[in-house]
Amino acid sequence: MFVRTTADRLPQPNTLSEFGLTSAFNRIVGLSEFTYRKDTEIFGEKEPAVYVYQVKHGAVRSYKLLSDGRRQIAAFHLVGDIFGLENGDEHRFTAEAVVETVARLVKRESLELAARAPVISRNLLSMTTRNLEHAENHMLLLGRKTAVEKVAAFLLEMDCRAGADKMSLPMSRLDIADYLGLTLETVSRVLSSLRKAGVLTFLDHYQREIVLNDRRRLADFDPQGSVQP
Amino acid sequence: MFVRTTADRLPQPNTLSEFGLTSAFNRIVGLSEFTYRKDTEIFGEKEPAVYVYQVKHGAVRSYKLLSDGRRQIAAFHLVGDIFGLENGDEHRFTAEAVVETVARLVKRESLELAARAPVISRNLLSMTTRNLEHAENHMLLLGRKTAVEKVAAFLLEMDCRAGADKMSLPMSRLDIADYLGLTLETVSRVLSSLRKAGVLTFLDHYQREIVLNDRRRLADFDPQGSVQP
DNA sequence: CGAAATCTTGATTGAATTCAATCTAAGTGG
DNA sequence: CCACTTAGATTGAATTCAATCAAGATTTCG
Repeated sequence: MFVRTTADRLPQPNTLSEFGLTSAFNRIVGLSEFTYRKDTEIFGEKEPAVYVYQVKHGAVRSYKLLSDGRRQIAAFHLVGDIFGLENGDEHRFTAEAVVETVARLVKRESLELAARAPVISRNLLSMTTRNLEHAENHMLLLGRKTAVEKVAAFLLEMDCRAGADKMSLPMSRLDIADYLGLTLETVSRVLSSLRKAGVLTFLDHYQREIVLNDRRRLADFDPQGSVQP
Repeated sequence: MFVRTTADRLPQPNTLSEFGLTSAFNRIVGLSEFTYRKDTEIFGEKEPAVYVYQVKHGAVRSYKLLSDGRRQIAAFHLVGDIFGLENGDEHRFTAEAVVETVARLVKRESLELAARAPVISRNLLSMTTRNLEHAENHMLLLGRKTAVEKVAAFLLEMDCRAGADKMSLPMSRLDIADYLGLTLETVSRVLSSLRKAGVLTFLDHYQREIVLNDRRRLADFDPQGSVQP
């Protein structure tokens, strides 16, 4: 198997000044910062995991492929999110920039050294646990929710993470579809029907700027979990 | 919200002799052993996580429910498997005995004390990572595989874990369906077609004893992941 | 400008669900 | 022991939700 190394496609550091600001710290933990153009790979599945990443600007998708090209996006990483953190030696996903993206890089080995400190070690565990929780909820969505419920859940998730009134979806309909286990046509139809129902409003043509007019009604489309067995 | 405590439905300890064997160790880590009858709850979603469990005999299902009763089984726990391990205070799944099941119980707090040791701490992380990996692969299955591919993947997973030539599926068709995001009828149809195709043979009426005649051909039904993006 | 990219919308198809009937094995109780 | 019920599974027919196929619209880009 041919495995590209991450170094092969590391872009240029952003600015010297940015390095200058924190150069002392950088030398210790191996911190640096890089820009990835839209749709470029940050790391590939099965590649050795050399760095851990944090999104500074932009958005990233992590996905797995089947041999015939079917794709399942496991997560979108937005500003502030950490991704590419592995316990083993290999990345278990491919990560790509959804739009032009700036990421902080930290050498994995420096993190592993730091993990001797119980505080760091506990943080590593709780980060992994958060990823696990997300995956668990996503299994429920993928296995048991309808198209409308999936899209509603997606919008609420994004809205929740955006914080602001207006929410921008940096990813394409195809990305959304591959995240929700649908086709892009179905995603488009559901979004259209939600717009017609007055639940949301598109602000631009490619309709990646969205205003939720009625979170309450949207939430009605997404059946919450139940505690009673 | 009404939350039952685990203590409410703790069954009797199995035998005094079993306790006698390891009583010194038991007192330290709070180890004990219990039997759960078929289809009884071991712990419920959102309940405080007091114990961590290991299957000694039998099988367990972990699942989430939607408010209208749709169920997604996230994992089956077979002999040797550890389940109910939480980082936070609450269980994120309901766990039930698939068949009569004996489980070892360890107090969570004793585990947390032990986690001060780096070895234990690292084990905790790698256990969580294994769960995460399983969930990630299952997302791909749920979101992007067809019915035949799902059932094939399930059989291969069970076969791999069983080790032996003959494999016994302790869970019902409904359990399998809720694990794969299908209906029980679809699972039944696919299994029938695989039997007719000669890939497997049922040994009993309820067809939970299965022999895989042709792992190779079964694997052809399950498209493996691809590394190339 | 023409070409490519992205999205929407319509028509049709199809895979899996739903509904329904049947089968076998395993209780259950008189 | 045997009729009767129940549980689990299979199978067939009908239905449906989402996928597929196809066309067209708007924007972006070379």
